[in-house]
Amino acid sequence: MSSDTSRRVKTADALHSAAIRLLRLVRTEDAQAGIGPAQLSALSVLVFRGEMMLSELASLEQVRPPTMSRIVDGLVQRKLAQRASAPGDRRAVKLTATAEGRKLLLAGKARRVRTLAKRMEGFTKDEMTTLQVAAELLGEL
Amino acid sequence: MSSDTSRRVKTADALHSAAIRLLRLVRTEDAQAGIGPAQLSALSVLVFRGEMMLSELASLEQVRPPTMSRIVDGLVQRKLAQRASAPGDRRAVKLTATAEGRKLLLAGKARRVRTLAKRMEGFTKDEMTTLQVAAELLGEL
DNA sequence: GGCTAATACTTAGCATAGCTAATTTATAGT
DNA sequence: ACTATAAATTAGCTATGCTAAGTATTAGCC
Repeated sequence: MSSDTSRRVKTADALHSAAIRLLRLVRTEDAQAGIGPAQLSALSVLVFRGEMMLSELASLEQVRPPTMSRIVDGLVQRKLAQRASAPGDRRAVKLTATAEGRKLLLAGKARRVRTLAKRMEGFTKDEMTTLQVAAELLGEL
Repeated sequence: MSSDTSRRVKTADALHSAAIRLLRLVRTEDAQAGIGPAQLSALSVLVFRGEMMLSELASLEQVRPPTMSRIVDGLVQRKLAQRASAPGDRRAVKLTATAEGRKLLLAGKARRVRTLAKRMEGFTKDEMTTLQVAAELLGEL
């Protein structure tokens, strides 16, 4: 095994642990949202990627269509998302976030990001630059 | 609002998104573990931090004691962890990962890390250095 | 020593979230 | 038109989250 590979594995391990810790830190804010993690995550995709079919959303969320069907039930009951029949295929369902859904989601995300930003107050400008570049690199994964 | 704060919020946002993407990427490997995410996560804490009381594990995992009690039921049934009465307090329960539990967990984590490392093959040495330093910084959160 | 209060965990019962299998409705291929 | 395929839902199971209530033990106090 090359030393490049060894280094990649070590860094991957450290990033993996860091990602778990980071999300654990901000997850505490989600209790205020009033909906479960699956609904919150699905709504997030609808808000940031826009309207889509149920099967596409299920695929992005790494769950099976029956699971997503029930998650969407919850979102629709709470008026956070809408079901509409897809144009051109009456079997399919087009999902859209409502204005209320967008509002709830953006507020929740802002709470998470603020919590994280507060934790980062001790970092220097150079450290912030490193983190910023790292975040961009990880965006290419 | 100072521009330092604004920068922190932007970077926090980018890191938050990156962490979500990263864990979504590696989560696909967990299906092979044969146990659910809550059991896997609890077992991970037992393996990496060592034996502890149920209430402590519940606190670390950000769930209530009744929830952890049932998660531990599952681990014990599968012989991945053991319950023992705590020395000096017969109300309390001391939890330990079994050898089998350690093995299952380490195999699962290795799969995750390998998957992530493979995705990082395109990065240059400099980029790897940035990521490595960033992971260390995030460890201080 | 013996009440009382607090603590650690479990049990009971509910909602949410994951799955597979089977059903319903609509589209596509020949 | 007939058959096969596809999209979503329904049914029913397990797992995972909660609160409220119960059980057993320990701690505090006089």
